[in-house]
Parts: sequence; C-alpha cells; structure tokens
Amino acid sequence: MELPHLKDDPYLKVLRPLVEAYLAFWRIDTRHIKSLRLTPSQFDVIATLGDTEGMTCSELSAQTLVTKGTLTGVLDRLVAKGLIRRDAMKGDRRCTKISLTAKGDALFRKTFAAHLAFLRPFFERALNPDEVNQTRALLLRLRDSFQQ
Amino acid sequence: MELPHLKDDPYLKVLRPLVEAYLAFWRIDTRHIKSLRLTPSQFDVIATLGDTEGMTCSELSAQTLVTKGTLTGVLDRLVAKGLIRRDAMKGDRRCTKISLTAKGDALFRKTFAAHLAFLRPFFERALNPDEVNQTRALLLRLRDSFQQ
DNA sequence: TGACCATTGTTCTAATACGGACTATTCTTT
DNA sequence: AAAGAATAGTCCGTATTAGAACAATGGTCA
Repeated sequence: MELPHLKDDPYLKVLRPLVEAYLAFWRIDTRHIKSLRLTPSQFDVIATLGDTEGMTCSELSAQTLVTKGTLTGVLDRLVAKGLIRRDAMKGDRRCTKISLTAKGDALFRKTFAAHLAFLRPFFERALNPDEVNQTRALLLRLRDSFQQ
Repeated sequence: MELPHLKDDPYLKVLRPLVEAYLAFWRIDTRHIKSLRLTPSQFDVIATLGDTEGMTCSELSAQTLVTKGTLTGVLDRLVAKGLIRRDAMKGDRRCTKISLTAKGDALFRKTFAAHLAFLRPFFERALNPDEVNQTRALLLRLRDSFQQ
C-alpha cells in the first residue's frame, strides 16, 4: 500500500492541522463579521482603508485578500451601502482613489477594535506568550517556503 | 492611538502569520490541482473518496471542506465528468451513496500520490522533523480553541 | 514624435461558498 | 400508532473567487 505510507509522511502531518486551524479560525472570524452586516471581503476592505488617506484598487487588492477582478463588485456593494467613495485620481486618469466616507469611517472605528478584541481570547486560551512566538516563527517559515 | 496598540497585542501576532501561511500554501496547492483539470473542491472529494467503499453526502461534507449545500453542485459536475456515481442506499431512502467510478479511481491513483509528493518539499524545506511535531501540536491547540 | 509595452480598473465565465428554506424520510416519544 | 423532532439531500439568493480578455491610459526608448 502506497497511500498510507504517504499519509504518514512526517512532513505532511502539518498539512491537515494547518488547514484545520485556519478553517476553525476562519469560521469564528466570519461569523462575527457577519453579525456586523458585512461579508469577510467587505470587512477586509474597510479595515484596510481605515486610518489611511485612501488608495487605488491595485493597492487595495495587494493589501487585502481580494483579487482585482473581484474587487470591482465588492466596491460596488460598499458604495451602495455608502461606506466608501470612488474619486478620480489627479495625475493618472487610469487610477481611482478609494476611501472611506464619514459613515464608513464611523463603522471602522466602531467595529475594528471590537473584532480584534473578540478574537483575542481564542488565541489566549490556546497559547501562552512563549508559544505565541514559537508559533509565529514556525508559521512564517512555512509561509516563506511556499512563497518563493 | 488605540489601533496600533491592538495590533501589537502579543496574542494577535499569530493571526496574520496563520492567515499568510495558509494562503501561501493554498495558492501552491491550488495551482498544482488546476494543472490536473480539477478544482480544489473536486480534488478534495476525489481524494476523500479514494480507497473507500463510498459514503453519503453528509459524510463527504464532514470529511472534506465542502459545505452540504455546495456539495450538490460539485457532485453534479463530477458525475458529468464520469468520475463519481450516485447510488441509492438500501436501508435509508434519504441517503445517497457516492463512490468513485472506474475512471474516477484511475484518476485518484494517478494524481493523489503525485500531488502529495509535489507538496512535501515545501514542508521539508521549512521545518525539520522536530519542528514538524511542534508545529503540528501548536496548530491543533489553535484549532481546538476555535472549535469549541 | 511614434511604436511598443506595462498598468489600471472593468467585464466576463465557470465554479464555489454559506446559510436558509424545502421535501422526503426516519427516528423518538408519548 | 400518531404527533413531533431530527436527518438527508436539494434548491435558492447573494457574494465571492480566479483568471482571462478588454479598452483606456501612461511610460519608455529609439
């Protein structure tokens, strides 16, 4: 049997835990965000725009986990909710400057800190400060290995 | 300023690395799967059904990362490709038994081991055997914290 | 200046994704 | 046995998702 052998490969023993840990986190994260009447992508955009002077679609797409093509639709819905604004960019007519409206900024102030405070206990319960640093270092090594 | 303070919270320092590590992995994983002419969900289903006698939709949904509602469509497309089969379950007429066809089994044999072999070097490069066990343990603790 | 190439944001298609509603069926409890 | 609860799979609406193609614009270099 070849497969059991492969499934026991010591290096692959991290694969499922990585996926499962992320997914468990993601479900909690998403559920809380939805209670704010936002989708995860929308929250991502709001949180990224918060405390900035605004940015172009490309910059937004790079800093969030939202693809350029998807971003258009996400922004459309955020404009419809009155949370962001699209302005022409002087100097480069290809670009659009995306920024929070007053309403969007108010939402950002109200929800961003609250969301992080909501998440913290889950990490606190799982890891002590030493382990946080260990985990962080190990995860960054994994990330870098998959990124080059 | 309240936000920088929150962002420096030692417990939240794992948040971004977790997301980034998973996403970096996910991109590599997905790219390779697509080269097999399958979507990630379809591969997930095929890999889960491999070397089994088949299972119900609920079991499949629990063991893969595909939601029950989404599964219907994924299975539809796999049936259309001739890779799986839906059979009535004797004993419980609510259930459907999903299993690989001969063609699906052939695809499983050809691609599953190859895909794992493709992924292994990324883990090997990042972590030594000790660290694999550490990482695994830490990730499982995180998962459990988010799951209860 | 003008040909060439890169970049920007939008649009398109196919496939997910979640969660809730729905029907059919089975189990529980009285 | 009959009413009520639980489960199975499907269907629906809304929102993503990647990636390719597109037109408009900007930069580069001969």
